[in-house]
Amino acid sequence: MPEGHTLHRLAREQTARFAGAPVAVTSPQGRFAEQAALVDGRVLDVVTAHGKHLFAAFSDRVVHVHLGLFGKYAAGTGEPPAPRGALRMRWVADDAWTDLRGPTACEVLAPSEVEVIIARLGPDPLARRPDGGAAYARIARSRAPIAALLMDQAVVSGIGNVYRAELLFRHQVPPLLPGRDLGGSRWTAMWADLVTLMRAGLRTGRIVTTRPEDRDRISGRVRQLDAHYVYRRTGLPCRVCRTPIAMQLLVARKLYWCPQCQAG
DNA sequence: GCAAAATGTCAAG
DNA sequence: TTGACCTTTTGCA
Repeated sequence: MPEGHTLHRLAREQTARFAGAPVAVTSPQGRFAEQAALVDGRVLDVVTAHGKHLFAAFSDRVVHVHLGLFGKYAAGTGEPPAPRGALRMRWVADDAWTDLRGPTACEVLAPSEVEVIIARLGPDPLARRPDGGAAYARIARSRAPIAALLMDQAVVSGIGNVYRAELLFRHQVPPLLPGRDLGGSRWTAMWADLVTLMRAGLRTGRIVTTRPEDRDRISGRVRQLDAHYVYRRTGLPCRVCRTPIAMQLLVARKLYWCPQCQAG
């Protein structure tokens, strides 16, 4: 489930489990083997996330990972299981292991190369001091639909298809509205809301965007089906106005919205 | 046993 | 704008 909150959680977990001690880094699949040797056995300093990118610092070499659509980590304590399938990268420490499969990017970089990647990313709502100003500067001068701009990692980093659709619904924004027509006060409210939503996602590991009054509750726990307003709810009645939720492709990604609540 | 789908990005044309 | 790519899981025959 790789939207930004997932990566920040992984950074935190991996730091807690591995930082401060040597890590055996291997590539059972072989595709990362040569580069793995560059950091194998080194002490891990810290793992950080920026948007959907993960950076593991081993002194002056940094393992950069981007999960893409399919990438996944598995982790555990004690002895690692026998490698199976396409296992790109494995870390093993005294009492912890983690396996990476299917990432879009898994490479060893110099710190200067990391700077280049971060420099082309927009502000991250999960940064310690989030600031959406730079994002709005780009939005305000773009004719592109706001739904496309929100997914552009150079505008905001960390938003994926779920947060995109849900944020637009919560602010009753028509997805095809050109960025330049959004307005600064609307953006300010959206950014603040996004920070709140993603911090909750970071805490819980789940994306829950529905307000309590718009969903049913079962013993306090939010049912998966109740967690979203529009994402993957094509044809189902809107939780607010009962109009069927609509879906269309935009820049090759599925975009969900309520034609009534987000009319315009 | 195979096709389709999944919360993403990049480069070619 | 389109297609390529990364891998696993799910659903249908």
